[in-house]
Amino acid sequence: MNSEDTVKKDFIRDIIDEDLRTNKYDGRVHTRFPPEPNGYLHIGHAKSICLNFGIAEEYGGLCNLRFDDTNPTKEEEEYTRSIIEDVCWLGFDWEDRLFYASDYFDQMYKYAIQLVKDGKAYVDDLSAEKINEYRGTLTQTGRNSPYRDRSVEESLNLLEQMKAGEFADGEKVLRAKIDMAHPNLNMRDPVIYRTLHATHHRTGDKWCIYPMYDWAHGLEDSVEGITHSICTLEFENHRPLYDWFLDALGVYHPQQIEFARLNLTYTIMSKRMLLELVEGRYVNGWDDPRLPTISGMRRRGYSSAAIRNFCKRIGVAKVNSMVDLEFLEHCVREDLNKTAPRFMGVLRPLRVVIENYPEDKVEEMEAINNPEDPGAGTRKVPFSRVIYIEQEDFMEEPPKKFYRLAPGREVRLRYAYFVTCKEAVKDDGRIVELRCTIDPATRGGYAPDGRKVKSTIHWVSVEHAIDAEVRLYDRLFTVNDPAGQKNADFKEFLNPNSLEVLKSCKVEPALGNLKPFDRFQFERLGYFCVDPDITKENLVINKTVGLRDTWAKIRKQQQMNKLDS
RNA sequence: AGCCCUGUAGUGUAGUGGUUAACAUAAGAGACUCUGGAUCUCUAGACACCAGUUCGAAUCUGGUCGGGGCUGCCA
Repeated sequence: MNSEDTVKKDFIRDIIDEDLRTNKYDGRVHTRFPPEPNGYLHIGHAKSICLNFGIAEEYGGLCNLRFDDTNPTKEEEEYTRSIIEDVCWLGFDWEDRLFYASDYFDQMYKYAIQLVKDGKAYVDDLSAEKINEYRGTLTQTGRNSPYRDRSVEESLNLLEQMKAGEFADGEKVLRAKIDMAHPNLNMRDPVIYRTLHATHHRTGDKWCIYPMYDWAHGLEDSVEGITHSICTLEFENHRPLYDWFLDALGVYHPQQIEFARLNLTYTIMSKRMLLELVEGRYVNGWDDPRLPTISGMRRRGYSSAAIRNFCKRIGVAKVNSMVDLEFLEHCVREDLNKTAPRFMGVLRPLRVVIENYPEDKVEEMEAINNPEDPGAGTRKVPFSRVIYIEQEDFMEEPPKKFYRLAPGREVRLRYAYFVTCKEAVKDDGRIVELRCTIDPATRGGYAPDGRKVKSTIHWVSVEHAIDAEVRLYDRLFTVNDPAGQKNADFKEFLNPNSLEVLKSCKVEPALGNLKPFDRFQFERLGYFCVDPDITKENLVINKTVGLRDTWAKIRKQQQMNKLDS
């Protein structure tokens, strides 16, 4: 229950504990979250954000937000904006420490000159293809570039000309002079600067050379005095380089620690693939509620508390793993159960006439707003002679274990009366209306004679109902690992039924007071929230996640058994 | 193939030489209930394998097997 407050130890926190014990960084803990502004943040980033900001919080340290904007061809202002919004919404605060890698471009250039002067870097004239060729392969050592041994003066000169824009894109690069025979490919004279005449969203046309990740990242960490530079596993093989640059420069040296990125079933976590879905209009923008983006989940109705709790509970380790989407949904339900006010809404309406209830009578039934939170109080729900109930709450020929309404059967209308079905009115074989009676003695939902009823169903008064459009979402993909399917495009596994729009839903009048992003529960159905597409005339509601549905499970089992026999 | 990382219930994590190997979730059974929700109880379920060290190994050593990553002027 207090899963939210317990600080769970993991291998990263163990390292920090040890560093604190040995006073490695004078007792400081300083992390950073370094997104590249080339897409929207997703739940995988949330894991990293919670890790970095969480650790800083726990240890009384600091966490910076830093945009790793070293590649102007892919980065945009719009992404920066969204990232700031998302980190904020998740509930983290970088105070005055919002940085950009581009803030350090001058410093990085000076460091590069230092490296050249020390004979540890050189300008290479080889083409990209040639550099590739010279690099060797996994099993074969590389060969030195013919330009590797040119003089420091010449490299210095060339570097200056590169910076001045005197070379075309791709014509020259600055490379570190390490070891072309190194078993780690990353150490075979990696590129430090590439020539690139592109307009940067912050520095404009000031630069026509841009630093490579390996060169830039450690320097950014170093300049900011980061103690623990936490990144994902794919940078493991880059750590020797991270260390080499910092050592070669003789500057402050944070330590890089790698952890396994998050994978979630039935979705994708790759920015490239997300971009493809957005640009190809397979979804409706970065904040489509079916996407695992922070903005998508926010629009879907997920709370930041639920996401934070999820990130805490999945832990952090070095093995690649796949977390069940159900676990995320569990965390969402757990939070919403405690916080979401309840309402009644009918998604697929079935008209019910209560024959023994007066035509013009309206009663205000008292309903509890949230049984999990007594402080949430109560509200009045209007009841009248004609109401809607859910189509699936009635069956003419109920199978075993179906407890809801059926001909001759009595159930409870939540917070109202016991109701008995007298007749199902059909039109062309389709049930269009139910004729029922209530027991006036059961007003409020209790029988004075103590008799029990097998189930309680929700309802909405026809006269008072508000029309609503409800958008139902299912998993975006039909397979649990769409990105990992061999020889297939992930888009082939898109679930064609991931979005279902219900136009004629009927909801209780209190819903009219809600604002976009307000979260609530439709009793017996699930958690929902108001979509920002809402207008004065059109109430638009998103389904966040359904309630646990025992009946659906029974039904499925019954159908399986039927197939077996 | 070379280098690096990594193997604990279905899933995600804990366990750091002595524990009935823990927790969460999922699964199954039951209790309770004006949400077939929530809550509660119970059940089943794991140390990849083989040697070695040791009185004693999930934990240390060696090997085998499995999984992941690396050959962008992306990050």
